[in-house]
Amino acid sequence: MMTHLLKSLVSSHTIFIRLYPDMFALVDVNSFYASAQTVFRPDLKGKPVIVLSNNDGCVIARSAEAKKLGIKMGEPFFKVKFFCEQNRVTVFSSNYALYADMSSRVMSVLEQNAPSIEIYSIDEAFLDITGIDHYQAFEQFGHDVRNQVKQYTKLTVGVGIAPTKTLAKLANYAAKKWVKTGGVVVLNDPDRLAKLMKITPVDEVWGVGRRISVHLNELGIKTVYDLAHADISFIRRHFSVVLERTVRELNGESCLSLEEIAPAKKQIVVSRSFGQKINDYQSVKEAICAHAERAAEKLRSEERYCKQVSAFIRTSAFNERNPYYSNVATSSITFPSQDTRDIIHAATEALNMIWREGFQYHKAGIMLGDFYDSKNPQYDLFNDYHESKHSEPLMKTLDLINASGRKVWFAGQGVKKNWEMKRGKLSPAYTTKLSDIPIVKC
DNA sequence: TCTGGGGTCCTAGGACCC
DNA sequence: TCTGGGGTCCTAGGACCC
Repeated sequence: MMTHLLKSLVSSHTIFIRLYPDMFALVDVNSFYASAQTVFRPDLKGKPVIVLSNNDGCVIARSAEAKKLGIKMGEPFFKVKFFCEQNRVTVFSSNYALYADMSSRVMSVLEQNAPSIEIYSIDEAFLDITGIDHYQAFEQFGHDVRNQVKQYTKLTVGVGIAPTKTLAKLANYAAKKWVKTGGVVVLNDPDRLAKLMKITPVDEVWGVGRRISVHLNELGIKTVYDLAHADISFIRRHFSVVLERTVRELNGESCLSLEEIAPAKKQIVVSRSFGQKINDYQSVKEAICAHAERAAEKLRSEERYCKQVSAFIRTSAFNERNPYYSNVATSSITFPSQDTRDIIHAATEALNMIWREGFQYHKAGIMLGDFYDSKNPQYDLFNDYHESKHSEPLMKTLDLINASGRKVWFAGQGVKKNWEMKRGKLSPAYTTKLSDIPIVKC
């Protein structure tokens, strides 16, 4: 009773003296993948660096210097390869073991600085910092976090602070865009906010992508300011509730709350482009098996069981000389399972439904869906349930062995693996593989 | 020669039911 | 001369995010 009373007193008091009830900080790492590489290669500091997607396909991260050279995000690497050689750009294949580890180091620093955080992606997190200004100014808080992350990881972050998530994103954009902000922008002053909105194009807003921004531009809504002041029912009618929410958020009405606990996944996807075009069934089947294994592993780590397994295969959409084919099929498992053998079996069945000879395949993948909680799978009333007694311990052992660094795999994925992706410029796993740990010579 | 991978949410439309 | 309406569920497709 007492605490309840106290809370209501505090909150009514807070609302009375404050313009906004909530405060969010969005912290993200500048050029994350490229920066993670240069941390371990100090010789590359101040030089252009890019990181490529799987298969060395596209450019997915660029250091500030590489951006200055005009290399675009998402550009196919073969188009800029020559340019990179000419301009001494250092190129890395993506190294997810390294990024995941660096990410967890950054996140643990953030966790120590805020009462609750939502890890939004590998390189960014929302922090709930409501009321933190009782102790220190928001601006100062931002700089402290920035310095700490720098000290512990050598990575530079940008900090955007505002009363809604969408505005925090906008603040973060401003912190990145203008160097003189020192990497921290707080948007709790209406005049400053309006000024920023007027000079920022509408497509920089979180939730406004390519299509919607074209549509908005046609309607004369060009800046963030225009969108924030658009008629809300008009937006709802012509777009959707999603954009309506965005407009409300831009006006300081918090519609998106902090999701501290990641919601359970509804789908697990594992897919890869092949290192080269594939036209034989055996190789595609091997790839499907390997993806199924990986998906089953992910499923177990989520502690879930699934009943639906889909497989898809497709040829390249860019190649106009060869005929295009893309298809997907779903196969069901009778009882919810997390056993790799069941999932490989269903995946192969699905593949057989869509397999066509004579195409130059470019990519294959598998999707798991229809999840059940491992504790209470839905048994079928009219069938006997025969779970292999050995399934769980077997899978547990499998995962343990594979986590130890030694690898055990199912024969289905083959040995030759001519479908495997290209990673020609892979850096060492500096922080996660014993043999790759940097040695400092004194 | 060479163009990533993994997710979510919303909406419209069809099937079906009463 | 007349041909309902309301609801749910599912799926495909489109949009967005990093």
